[in-house]
Amino acid sequence: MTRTRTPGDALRVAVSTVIFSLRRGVDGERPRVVLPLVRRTRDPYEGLWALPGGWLDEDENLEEAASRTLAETTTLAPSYLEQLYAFGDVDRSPSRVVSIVYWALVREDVSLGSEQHNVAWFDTENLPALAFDHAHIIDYALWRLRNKVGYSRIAHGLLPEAFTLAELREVYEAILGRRLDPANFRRQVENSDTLIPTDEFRTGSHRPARLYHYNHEVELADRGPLPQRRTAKD
Amino acid sequence: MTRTRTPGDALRVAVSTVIFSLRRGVDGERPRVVLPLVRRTRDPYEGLWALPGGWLDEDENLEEAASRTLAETTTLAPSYLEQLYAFGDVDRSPSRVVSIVYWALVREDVSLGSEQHNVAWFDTENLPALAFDHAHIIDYALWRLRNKVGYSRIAHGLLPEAFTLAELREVYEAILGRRLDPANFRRQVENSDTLIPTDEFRTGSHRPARLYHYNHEVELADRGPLPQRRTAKD
DNA sequence: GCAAAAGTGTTATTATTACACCCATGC
DNA sequence: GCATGGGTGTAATAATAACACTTTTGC
Repeated sequence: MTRTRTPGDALRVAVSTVIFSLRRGVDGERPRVVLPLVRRTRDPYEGLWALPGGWLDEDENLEEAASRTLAETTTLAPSYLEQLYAFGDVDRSPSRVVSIVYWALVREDVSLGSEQHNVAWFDTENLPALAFDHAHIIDYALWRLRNKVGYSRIAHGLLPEAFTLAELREVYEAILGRRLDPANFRRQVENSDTLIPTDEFRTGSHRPARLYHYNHEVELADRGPLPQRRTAKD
Repeated sequence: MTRTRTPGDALRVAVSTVIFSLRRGVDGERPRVVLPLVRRTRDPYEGLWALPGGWLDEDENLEEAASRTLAETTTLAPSYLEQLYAFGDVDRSPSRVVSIVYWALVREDVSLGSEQHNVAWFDTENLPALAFDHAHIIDYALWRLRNKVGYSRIAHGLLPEAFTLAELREVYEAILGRRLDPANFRRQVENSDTLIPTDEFRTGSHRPARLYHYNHEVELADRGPLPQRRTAKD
């Protein structure tokens, strides 16, 4: 009930987004989960890295604010966007800030097109020093991602339109941090009704691998009664 | 970017809580999932029922605000409390309000002690007309509850300290809305390491049923890297 | 004894896992 | 040919589900 600051500064609402994408090494290297961070140029935690985000606009929905954030840092539309959590501890920032955090997936094929000022992509297993409680937030987002990959088709959201089963498996392996049996993996996804085989093959290495499309009639994840908004290519 | 209202009124943060409990009929009736609602006595939606809640205090964490809300309506400490979602659509209220919504479980044995003014308990399958988007919020909370009951021991949070396997099964049945095989249910929970058998029996009807305690060393639900705060009897 | 819930046993079905093996290509 | 990843087959194991059956009480 104590009001010591001026009303306008008392409590502010920010929206941030943990944006996951994939970075493949040059040759046959395994893909890695990466995310973009923004270097802070202002007072609290200046110089440290932080999640992309901004203040919530008065005439803007939460998800719109997250999309805006995402477009400003990656110039992309996400293949998946979901609210992660609202962080609002009194001591998480010098001033009182409630942060509504979203997490998103963007497909790997185009994710490297945006190299803006003070924005860089980091391997999730090798993050720099982070501002505020953002290290904790990213931990939680990674936990959600790993969890969700086990019971939904979320991993498809990181791949381009056409992909091989090995590429899809490598996404699962990068997220889960362990190797999966190729034979069993194949059968699981083939029986899951989420893949549409094409007549094309990825050639170049050894035996050509069949390319698949994602079945867009199946949602990437069940969100229950929450409204499902449009995302890219879905 | 338009700022048409005064700063203090531009955007407010509220915290509401969907509080689930159990109500048993007089005789052998099956238990039902119930929740408390508050009748609105002020301008928007006056007279309609709404979720218990209030404005977020400047020096109060989100979860503390939810606990306060909960204590004010039920005079109880919850056995489980988790953030549900942040609702913040521009048009969800006449003025711009971002609501951080929690959901909670309170044990059935004591939940009916509080009959305050303008507060009443409703069967989740027979709700009255609700203010704002609260009907939608309750839908989502019920979906979460049903979901979580499938992969965690959350249902124990609705029962008193000692209970029979049939009582626990009835909780699952009330939440899931379908009957479960008593034999298979018994084996599942017995193998889950969450129950401690006692030497007491519930007598009165037919063959006496053994009473069990919840094993407090096992968390009701895995919340990942989110900080676990203390709840009642846990 | 009889009804009804407590509690045990058995079997069929399905999903998961491990791993042997064949296939098709680049070199 | 041969190395390598693509792709198929198979068997052991574990989880789920359906249901018959025995036990113990109140009446």
